[in-house]
Amino acid sequence: MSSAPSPAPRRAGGRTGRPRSTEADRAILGATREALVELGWGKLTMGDVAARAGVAKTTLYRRWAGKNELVVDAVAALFDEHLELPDRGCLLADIEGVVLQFAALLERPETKTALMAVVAESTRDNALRERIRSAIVDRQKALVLLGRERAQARGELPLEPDPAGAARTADLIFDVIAGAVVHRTLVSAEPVDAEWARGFAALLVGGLAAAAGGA
Amino acid sequence: MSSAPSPAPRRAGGRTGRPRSTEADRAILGATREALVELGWGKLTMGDVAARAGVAKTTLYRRWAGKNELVVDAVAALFDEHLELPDRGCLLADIEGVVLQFAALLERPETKTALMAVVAESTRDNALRERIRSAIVDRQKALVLLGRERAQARGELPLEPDPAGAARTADLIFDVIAGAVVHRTLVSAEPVDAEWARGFAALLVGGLAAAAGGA
Amino acid sequence: MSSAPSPAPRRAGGRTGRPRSTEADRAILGATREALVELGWGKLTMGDVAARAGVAKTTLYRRWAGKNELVVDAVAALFDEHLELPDRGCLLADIEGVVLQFAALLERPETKTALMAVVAESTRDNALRERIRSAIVDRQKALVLLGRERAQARGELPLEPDPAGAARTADLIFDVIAGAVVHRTLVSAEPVDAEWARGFAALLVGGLAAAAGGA
Amino acid sequence: MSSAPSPAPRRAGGRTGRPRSTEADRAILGATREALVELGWGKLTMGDVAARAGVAKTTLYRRWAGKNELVVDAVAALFDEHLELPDRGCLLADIEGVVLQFAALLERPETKTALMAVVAESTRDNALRERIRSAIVDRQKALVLLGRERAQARGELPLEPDPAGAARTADLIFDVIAGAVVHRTLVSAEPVDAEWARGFAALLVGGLAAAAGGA
DNA sequence: GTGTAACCGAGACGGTACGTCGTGTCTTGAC
DNA sequence: GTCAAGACACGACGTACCGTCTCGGTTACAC
Repeated sequence: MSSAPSPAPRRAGGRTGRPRSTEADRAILGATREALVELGWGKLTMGDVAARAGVAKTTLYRRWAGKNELVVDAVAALFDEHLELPDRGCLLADIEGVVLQFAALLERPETKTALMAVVAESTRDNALRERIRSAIVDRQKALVLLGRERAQARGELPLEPDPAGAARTADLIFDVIAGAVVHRTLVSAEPVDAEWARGFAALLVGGLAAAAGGA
Repeated sequence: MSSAPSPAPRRAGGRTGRPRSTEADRAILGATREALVELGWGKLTMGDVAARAGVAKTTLYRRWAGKNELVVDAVAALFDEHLELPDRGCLLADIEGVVLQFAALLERPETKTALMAVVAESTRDNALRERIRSAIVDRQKALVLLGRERAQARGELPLEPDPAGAARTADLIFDVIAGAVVHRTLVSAEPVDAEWARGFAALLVGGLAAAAGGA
Repeated sequence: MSSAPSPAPRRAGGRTGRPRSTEADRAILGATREALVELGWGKLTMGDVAARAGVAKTTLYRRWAGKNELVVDAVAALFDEHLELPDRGCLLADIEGVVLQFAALLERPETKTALMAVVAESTRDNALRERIRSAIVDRQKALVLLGRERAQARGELPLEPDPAGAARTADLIFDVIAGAVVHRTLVSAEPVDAEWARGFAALLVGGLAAAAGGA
Repeated sequence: MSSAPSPAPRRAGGRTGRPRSTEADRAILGATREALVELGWGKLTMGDVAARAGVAKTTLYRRWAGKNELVVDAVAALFDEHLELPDRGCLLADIEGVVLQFAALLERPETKTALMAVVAESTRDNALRERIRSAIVDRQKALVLLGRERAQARGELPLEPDPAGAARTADLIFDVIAGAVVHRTLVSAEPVDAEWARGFAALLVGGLAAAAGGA
């Protein structure tokens, strides 16, 4: 499921010439994460990343259009590696698990400083927003969707006949889960520990049950 | 409830010298909001703000340490002016109201582009985080606390005897509400309309009721 | 012979009001010389002079139009105090004396750094040039004229009947003496010691004698 | 005899990277002279020079440490181009020639405003003094030395057996010639015309002859 | 004695230039 | 065609001085 290491437009038609160094790709993304940890989004510079990676600036710009795109790819790799949904047997436990997993990712210094920054930039750059969505957000949402399927298979949640309504509900739940974790971590700047996760999961499952019962 | 127009450290003990121009304060904050709308956080520059305000750059730096601090104060004024909680009669309606109000604020272009950017910066700057908290976040949280008090007065929510537990719950609810609205607006980039607000409020009230009943 | 301590336009017609502090005048000129010694012309600032003098910047600008005028007056005071021509008995010794006296003044750090700087500025500012001429140059030239008179009285130099020719000759001799000392001190950056002064005086007296004899 | 166009420290050992633009060198020095003529030393700014040269400020600072160094090199080029000593047949005429040539250079507006300014700065900056000496002063002094050699070859001046004494004498003559011309031009602010040059040359040759005869 | 007008300190003000840094492009020669 | 190196045009940074302008307060002379 890991994305291609080199994201930018590859050779179009031509086939000749020296091929791109895949070593450089890895070194650049690693250097980017390292720089994010040490400097944070605001102080990270392309020149510094290039120097850390032992690479010329030209090599960066050949692959990524700018700092935003580079950072999105660099943190996306982390979401790739660290997000999965082990089956914990019931909806409550699955939500707790996904919440703790999101939180663990957001607590990492590179993610913490980068994620909201690129989201902020994306409010004025649709291409960037799409890149974030496909590289990061959709991966998170997939977990939520998977969790719902499992809960429906277990009979904990009703099957929704209307596909549009089902999508709306899934979006709502996703925004609630991801939003709560992000807000807790970055805005309130307090830890998402097991206790908080338990309380949050209970609240959400309670709400879902009420909605199901009321319907 | 409007915050003092001049945010930075004022003269300590001395009384001499030409006093700071309050006109400049207003012009600068106004110019900052205008520049946020036109240029967005990323392209906003101190020099441009100064020029718009008809003010020298030094006048900005005399009052604010940098772009982050300036922008926090500029958007904080909006939260000051536009957040209140009209009593709509029941908890569900109050939540819907507060959600729509948060969302209206976040949809404004100046808020949209600025808020997550300063939050991102605040992950590496504790002074900035405190400034955001006191200037923006606490104002939001006050609404949530007020809403709970009203619901308790109406008997919709039980009084919590343990003050620590009450604070934890309030924090949880606040992160859920604010987080969901922020995530919907900025990350998912989809509108918070009446329908979404209704669905979200229903989910949350259901969860709260379940928690109250289960206890 | 000491010039008025306060050089700038005094009250025109009015007579009332608080009189200017003569203490401030002295403090400012002293501070200027001190700053010239410590910082040199290039790094000297009006604000720094004001601070050293324990005076507001306004007080400086009430008296002097700018850095150039202030510095000219500050160093002019030194020329006032330290230039005189003791009668050494013969033209050769008088020239040696005046050379050593000029040199001693130019070796002072405040004079060294300031004099050529204001001369350079004066190439584009006629008012400044006039100020330099009357405050500094004319005082030097007076010594040369006095020396010639004495030499003529002693019979070492012939009386020149044509006043225009006399003025031309005096100007030439003045430029030769002052120029040689200035160039030696500031451009060649080597000391004007007794030996150099003797050699120079001998050269000049030889030239004058040849001119007198040839005529 | 023309100096290298690029004055600042060149790359040490490395050979890679884009080479510095020699076109930029020329454009910058030309723009500097132009700015000196139009604005004078005091109003000349690095930014303005860069703009005139169609070059970024960083390109200036890559080559020169500051305004002083840049201006020295810019005017040094003029001394390079315009100083030579045509053989006029006798010492008197040679001195007249060199005086008029020095004067013509000093009358140029760029030289007039710049030369004393950098000399003034050099009183506090030894590196700058050395730069001035090697780029400007030594070129002038070479003419004086050449003139003496010719005069000695012609038998107008005696050969001096003691090399130290010869050097002292040459320095003295150089300071007298250059100093007199500079003082006449910049301090007295009067023209060095043919008549003045004749009078000065006569005075100096008379002095030299007297010294030679007296010895 | 009481105006009152010019002075004084402090320090904020609109400007201009500074010298540095980051961006994204380009130009080398090597591979 | 890619690579490392590094120069390039551009533009923002945050600072330092400039010379001016308020402030509140203080003299000293004229009434």
